[in-house]
Amino acid sequence: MSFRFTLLATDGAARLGEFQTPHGRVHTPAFMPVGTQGSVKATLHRDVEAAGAEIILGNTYHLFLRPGDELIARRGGLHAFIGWQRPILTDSGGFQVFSLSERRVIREDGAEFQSHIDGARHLLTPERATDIQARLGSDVAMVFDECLAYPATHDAARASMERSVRWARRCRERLQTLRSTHVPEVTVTNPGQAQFGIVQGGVFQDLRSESADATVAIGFEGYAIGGLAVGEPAGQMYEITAATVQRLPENQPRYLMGVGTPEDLVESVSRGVDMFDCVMPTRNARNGQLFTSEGRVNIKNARYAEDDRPLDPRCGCYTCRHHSRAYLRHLFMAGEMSAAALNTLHNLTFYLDLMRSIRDAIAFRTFDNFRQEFLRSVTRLPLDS
RNA sequence: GGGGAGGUGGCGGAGCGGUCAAUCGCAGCAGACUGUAAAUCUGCCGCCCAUGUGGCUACGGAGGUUCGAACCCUCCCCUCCCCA
Repeated sequence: MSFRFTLLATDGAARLGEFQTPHGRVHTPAFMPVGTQGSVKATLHRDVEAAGAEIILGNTYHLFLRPGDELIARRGGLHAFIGWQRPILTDSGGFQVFSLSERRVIREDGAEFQSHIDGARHLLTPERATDIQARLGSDVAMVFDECLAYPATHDAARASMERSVRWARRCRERLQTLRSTHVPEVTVTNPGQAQFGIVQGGVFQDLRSESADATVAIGFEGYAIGGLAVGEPAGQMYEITAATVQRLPENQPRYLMGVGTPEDLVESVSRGVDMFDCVMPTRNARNGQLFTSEGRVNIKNARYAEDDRPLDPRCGCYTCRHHSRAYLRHLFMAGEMSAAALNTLHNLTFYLDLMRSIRDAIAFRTFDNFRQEFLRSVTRLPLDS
């Protein structure tokens, strides 16, 4: 098995580590830029890599619909197809159970989606999601789960969580089958692919605990915490994360799915999380919101119209080295594509620099100091309230 | 000189007797965005009080008809098109 996680150091609950995949190593705590359709939007792989990304995300649902996982398998898998040779993690489509809730019906065997592209109906099951990811050949595949909407009753959260556990078991069994026997219709393009389980349970600690125990009992190469950051208060998210992490194996990576804001990352690392992904740096960049060492900047604001300063004087990214706030605002207001490109490059750099600083702080065992200082700098300006 | 069309909020452009401070688009101002249906979405957008079933001034200008006019009539001013 090619996937291996190594815990290198700890500082409080924060962990410094790394994991090995068939496509290379990833240092943790890690932030994984989201490249849903095989591309981190508004960027080139070259720049994503240069910004410090060691792993990116792809999405089972989107790539299955277009261009199709079999087409990608015929190209040699997702890495070869998109020309990214570093690690890739694929989400299973579980999040689309949540985000496409109006276009989908959940049944015990899986979820039937109505394609957002052409309206055609497709059934995604644990087995199919596993097969698709096997064809894509990502380095880490996620189990197909149900990301429950918030708020939900305890009963609904339990039913959903228990189904996610049953689905996780089916995903694992399918992967074991693909690993041990030749399945003619499934071209496995990355034999060293790892698979992560996902803890669910809404905002209920008892359900989270049950889910964690059941998922760990199935046995995966890593464990994710899913179904958070869907509308619950941040404090509640941190509590659930902290409690859930304690039930996960120490020698395996923990991945908090879909999180989050810069503060979320720092707070979650301090509670023992190793991996993150979030559309926030990329999506918000395209929408004009930029993360800086002095808080968030909405580059659309009129007050930047004649601001000749760099976006973030403490940032070394291409955008900050070459352009003024005034120019970035102009590009955005004019609808130039370069605005999305420059903004995305900056936000990704900010996030990846933050992760590097976090790792350094853990290595030097000064993480709590770093955290306090970071949160203070962040609350100085209207960042997130 | 003759004939025709028209002048509405920053721009374009609806409205053609009351329910119009005036549809809509753009521009502008602000906000949101957390495993991407997102280069998206939401709010505001005459002036003032700035909370509302508030107050004020408004649809080229000046008069007039009417209980009531952006919408009808008269005159004036100004654009654009066609023919000379």
